Amino acid sequence: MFSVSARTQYAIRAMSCLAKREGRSATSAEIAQSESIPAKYLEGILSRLKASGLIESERGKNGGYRMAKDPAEIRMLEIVEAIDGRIKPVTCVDAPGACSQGGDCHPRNFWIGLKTTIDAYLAERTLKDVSEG
Amino acid sequence: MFSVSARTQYAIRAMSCLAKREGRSATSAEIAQSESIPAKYLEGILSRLKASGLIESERGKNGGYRMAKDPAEIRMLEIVEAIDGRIKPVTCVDAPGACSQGGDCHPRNFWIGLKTTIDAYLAERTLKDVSEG
DNA sequence: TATATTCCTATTAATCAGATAGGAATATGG
DNA sequence: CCATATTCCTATCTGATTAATAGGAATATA
Ligand code: FES
Ligand code: FES
Repeated sequence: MFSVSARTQYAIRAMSCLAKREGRSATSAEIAQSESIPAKYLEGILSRLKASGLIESERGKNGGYRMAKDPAEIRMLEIVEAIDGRIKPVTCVDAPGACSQGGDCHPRNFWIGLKTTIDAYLAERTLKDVSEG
Repeated sequence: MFSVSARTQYAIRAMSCLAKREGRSATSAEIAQSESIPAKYLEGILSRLKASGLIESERGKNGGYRMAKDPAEIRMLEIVEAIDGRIKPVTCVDAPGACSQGGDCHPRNFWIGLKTTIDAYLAERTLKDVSEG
């Protein structure tokens, strides 16, 4: 429970790898090799990171991926949400009044509090913090 | 990601149900019915809660389960760990030096920090807080 | 035009959570 | 001693989700 998907761990490694290049680009294959990530699987991950605006890409010969911003400006929460979407400990976090207790459901408030706590932790640390310390 | 297992949600409902009885006992079947939990599945959950000392049981006719302590003394973390074990965002939380970075691995420290944050949240709230407010 | 790349879609494989099944052990009351 | 109600134990099945693979279309370069 509360475990981090392989996808997200791969994504963080890939982002760290790009961060080291300081703007220079790397191909999907290079990242896959350097970080030991299944190559084709990684493509799907980079695609999500790009969709969220964290990285940019060029295709064709000499193409590749590169950071879209300074690693110090990228919050870990952004990476996590790019890959797995909003954190939802329980499905009813976005559904007030889902159970019999109506709007003021204590268990729901409890889980929302947890989500808020996790979000805060992830938002106050950046890729720079995590990849180099 | 970071989602709470159905088992743990069932466990919390079951504990709340027992908490309402203030020491009086209830059978597995009664709890299952009252909380809409698959009966046979619930048996396995109650068994883990008992193994962790959160509830007690008698078997045979007139048997059943009852709270082993005051709900105000039961931390939510205890319930979660009784069901799903220690929280481990990544497998290496208990394996220092698992990756190439050796003992001082920044990503690992990052995830351990998250674990600590989640643990703290869950430890500072009790069953009483969550079941009645 | 050959080649290297991203990008898109579909499929397969592996893993795990959720649920079910059957019955052994045990306690109670008649 | 027996019928019954319960916990308790172990095995299995199922479905959902994640992880991974496959194939090729689109695009850029030289
Ligand atoms: S709304 Fe989710 S438990 Fe009440
Ligand atoms: S020890 Fe887990 S990532 Fe380094």
